[in-house]
Amino acid sequence: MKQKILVVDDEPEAVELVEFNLKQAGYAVTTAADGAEALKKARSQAPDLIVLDVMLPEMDGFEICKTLRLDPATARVPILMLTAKAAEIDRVLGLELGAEDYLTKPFSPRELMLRIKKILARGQAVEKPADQIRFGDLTIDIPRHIASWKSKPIELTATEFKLLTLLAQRAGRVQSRDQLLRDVWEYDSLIDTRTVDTHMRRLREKLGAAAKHLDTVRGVGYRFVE
Amino acid sequence: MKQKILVVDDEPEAVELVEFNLKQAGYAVTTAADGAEALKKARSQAPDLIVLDVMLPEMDGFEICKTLRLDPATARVPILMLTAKAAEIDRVLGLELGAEDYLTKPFSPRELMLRIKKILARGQAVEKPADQIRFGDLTIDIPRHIASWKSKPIELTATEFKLLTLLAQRAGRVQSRDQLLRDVWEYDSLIDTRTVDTHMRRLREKLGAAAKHLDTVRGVGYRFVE
DNA sequence: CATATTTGTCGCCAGTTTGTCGCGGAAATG
DNA sequence: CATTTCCGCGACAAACTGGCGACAAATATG
Repeated sequence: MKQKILVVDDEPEAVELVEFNLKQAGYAVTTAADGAEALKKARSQAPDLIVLDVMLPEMDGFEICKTLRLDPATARVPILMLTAKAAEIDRVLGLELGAEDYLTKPFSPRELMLRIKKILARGQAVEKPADQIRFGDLTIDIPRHIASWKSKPIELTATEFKLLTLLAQRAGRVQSRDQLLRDVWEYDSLIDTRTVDTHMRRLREKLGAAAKHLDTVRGVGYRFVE
Repeated sequence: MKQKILVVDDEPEAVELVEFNLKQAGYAVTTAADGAEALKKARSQAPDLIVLDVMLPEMDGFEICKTLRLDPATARVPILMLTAKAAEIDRVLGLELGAEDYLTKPFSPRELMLRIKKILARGQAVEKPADQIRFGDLTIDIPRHIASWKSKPIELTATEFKLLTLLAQRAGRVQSRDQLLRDVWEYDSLIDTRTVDTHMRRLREKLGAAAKHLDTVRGVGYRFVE
């Protein structure tokens, strides 16, 4: 499977250059020209790496980087920053932004490719040790397949666990029934949308006190809160 | 405990500058002025990182790097290369030399520190898989190919042993049937997933009391617990 | 070559999980 | 306050899942 890379830059020629080289090297490439588009695509496409220019209209690269780090869905995606000034380096690599690496413009395509290869090679080996979501007393451990409330495990079936995980990963954002059917059940709505209700009910029963995190948004869908 | 860094450069002022900054940051520093000394100290001191200048008399940085990689005692130590020419980059980072990162001269001390910190932070995360696994009264000796319960050996076939080992190595994390087929049987699902069930059953029978470690996660796969 | 062991496959069964339906009540709407 | 829409709930049947025994093919062993 090809690894996906999201390239964010507002200059079309720059994007084209990078995109060409990446595709040549066998990566799947998506592009975005501004902050809003970048955030949207980062969430929806789950890229393996983001190449991010600092100089952007409206929302700059620093802002985007910070926002990506806040969202659990994108917090762990490595970011390679393209920056103009050497003076910005320590902000970029430091704790505040936590980019994986950076390059100062102008850079050679060859160098870009090497850095990207290096970062992705790393990702393969290390894997993510922190596939764990915590909200107050509720913990969801994805690789262990265990959800717990105040460190007491909650018995959940496979579907219930998946549903909870998905909602928690997209905490705050409302998920429509159709969306949940697509993402949890994985095939397109051969299933009744009322089914989601039933599963939400069962999930709430089993969660007990933790069910307060599961919010119904009338006429729209469900949402994980707090 | 302080982390040890070996700095290799033949120019005394350069060494001094780097050494000062590193000590300031709390690292233990050793230095070497030529290739022979560098190799000797790399072996005897087991540093956590080597900062290596390319331009050296007699044996150049590339040679040193290659030699370090060949010796199992030093093969895994990350190397940060200091190079003069951007054109050398791909040799440095590529497979031939496999340096962890590089900097082109002249560089700012601040940038050097940041890159070093980044590399060392990474190293913390990796751990080598043990060749003996123990969980309570259950011991698995991988090189000897012996599993035992209360120091009494358990007769296991090759497949059973491999299956047990794999689950134990990934203790806690649920492994899907497909995953187990890929990793234990090693070729992609020419085999029925039900086969895994059967082997789990046989493994459980033979393990007796120790079978309590083998957990079924309905709808997902199997898991080694405790 | 004969025999024993290991390994993959199949079908059955019990228990659990899951999807559907209809009802009733709560929330929005006017 | 009447009406409509939408969600929670209980019940139930269908589908699925994993454990098991049996068997045959493959492999090892004497």
